[in-house]
Amino acid sequence: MFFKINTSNGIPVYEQVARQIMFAVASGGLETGEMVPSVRQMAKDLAINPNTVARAYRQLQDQGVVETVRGSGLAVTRRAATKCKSAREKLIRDRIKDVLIDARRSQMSDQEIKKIVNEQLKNKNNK
Amino acid sequence: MFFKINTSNGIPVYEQVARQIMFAVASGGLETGEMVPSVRQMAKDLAINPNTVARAYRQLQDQGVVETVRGSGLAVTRRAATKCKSAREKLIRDRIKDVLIDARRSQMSDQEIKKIVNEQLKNKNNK
Amino acid sequence: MFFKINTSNGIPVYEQVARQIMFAVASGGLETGEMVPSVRQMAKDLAINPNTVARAYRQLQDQGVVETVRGSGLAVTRRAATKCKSAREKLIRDRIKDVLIDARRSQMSDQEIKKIVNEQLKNKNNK
Amino acid sequence: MFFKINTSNGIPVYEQVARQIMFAVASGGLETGEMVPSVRQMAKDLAINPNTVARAYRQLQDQGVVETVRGSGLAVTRRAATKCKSAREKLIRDRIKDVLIDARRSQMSDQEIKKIVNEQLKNKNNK
DNA sequence: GTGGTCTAGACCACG
DNA sequence: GTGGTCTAGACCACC
Repeated sequence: MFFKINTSNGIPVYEQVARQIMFAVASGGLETGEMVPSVRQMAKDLAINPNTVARAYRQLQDQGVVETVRGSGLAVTRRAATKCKSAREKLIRDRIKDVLIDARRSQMSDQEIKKIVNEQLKNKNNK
Repeated sequence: MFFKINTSNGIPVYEQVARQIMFAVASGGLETGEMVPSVRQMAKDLAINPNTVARAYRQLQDQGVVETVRGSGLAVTRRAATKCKSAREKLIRDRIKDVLIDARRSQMSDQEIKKIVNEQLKNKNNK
Repeated sequence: MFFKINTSNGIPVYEQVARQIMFAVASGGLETGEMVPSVRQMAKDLAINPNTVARAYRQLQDQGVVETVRGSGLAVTRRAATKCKSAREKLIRDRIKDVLIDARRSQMSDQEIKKIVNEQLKNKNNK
Repeated sequence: MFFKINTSNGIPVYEQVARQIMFAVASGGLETGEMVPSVRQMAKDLAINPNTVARAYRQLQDQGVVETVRGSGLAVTRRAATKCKSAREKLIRDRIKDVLIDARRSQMSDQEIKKIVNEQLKNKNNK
């Protein structure tokens, strides 16, 4: 798994960690029953504080994406894949919706909007 | 002018005030030379803290959207309309870019993305 | 409000704080729109770390019991009372259910069980 | 003996093992002098770590429920039956007490409490 | 003043 | 080794 943390985009680090786990589950990179990297390992890899990772994991646990296996770590739950896929799509869909609402509100035409979208889609370099 | 403040959507109140002023300028609701409502009046209308309004106005002043008119208040500058229009477009364009990057990063295909965009565009009810 | 923390009963402190807030809401001690004590104030009152209080409050926020009012604190939501009442009852009901199941499993008669319950109910001194 | 381990209900695995041995003794499933399954056998049966079984047995030994028989394993002591029965009852009684205290603390009336207890008692299906 | 985030380091129970 | 809890203290944005 390749995780990247951006400490200067306003999104809390723990949220980025949680999302990346969810996205990994959604896209099959992490399967049901598989263990997620340990708190300490993940903290080391990302060069962040273990508590921050723990917070992300706690959130995932609250959402039913992972569950503790006592003494051995956190495992992806059975219902995680479904949850993560829909969560991922909802996240993207809502943001698209919001920006389109604002675009309309500031009197951009649908044509202009589509043009911008297509421009950005062509930009394969968008990481 | 009809302004609405949402105190629980994460966007700072002062930012909401500033944006709504800018959008009003961009779409002709506020014209060059026109005075913006006084800090006190605006604070009263929106039932928010005058400091918050003052902060929004200060930001607009820094960006050259409004300027002080000695003894009477803040007026929309000559170059405001252009500024606001381009600011508005940049804001929209950047947000579209961001969400598309994230969509890609979460393994959505361009096709899926376009589908969502088109769905939302058809949704004329999006306020 | 009178809150008590028991640091040696195994229940996490943050959980105790969260429950006591919920119970206060459920029983009308905290009403819709009212602010809960600030993180720092609560931490001082209970002589615990502010982070621990913050964690309890975050949990309540996740559950929709309170919501942040930017810059001024946390307020009890509209739907909190209903939520808290049912959460409180479910919590008690589930625990009663669990213990009764175990009682039966260890071959106690219903009569014996009722006797114990009545004994404990008469014990008005049970704090 | 039919033991079941639930690794995700918060109760430590070793505690579950110990309790199930005690309940078996209390209800006659294991009689004085009888040998309990070996650590290895039990670990294999329950698919858990031998250390965990060893810990449960150690606890039972500390409580005088089982004792080592040189060269052959652990046997149920003479006083075990009495011990286990009273331990079982105390466990139940304490839990009932605790939940009733909490029920009162959350402002439930005695009437409400009794109603819930009676409901649960009628529920003969509670395993 | 408010909550939110993050770091650092300690201790615990569990396997 | 694992996660969970708690403390302590710092910094931030917001009102």
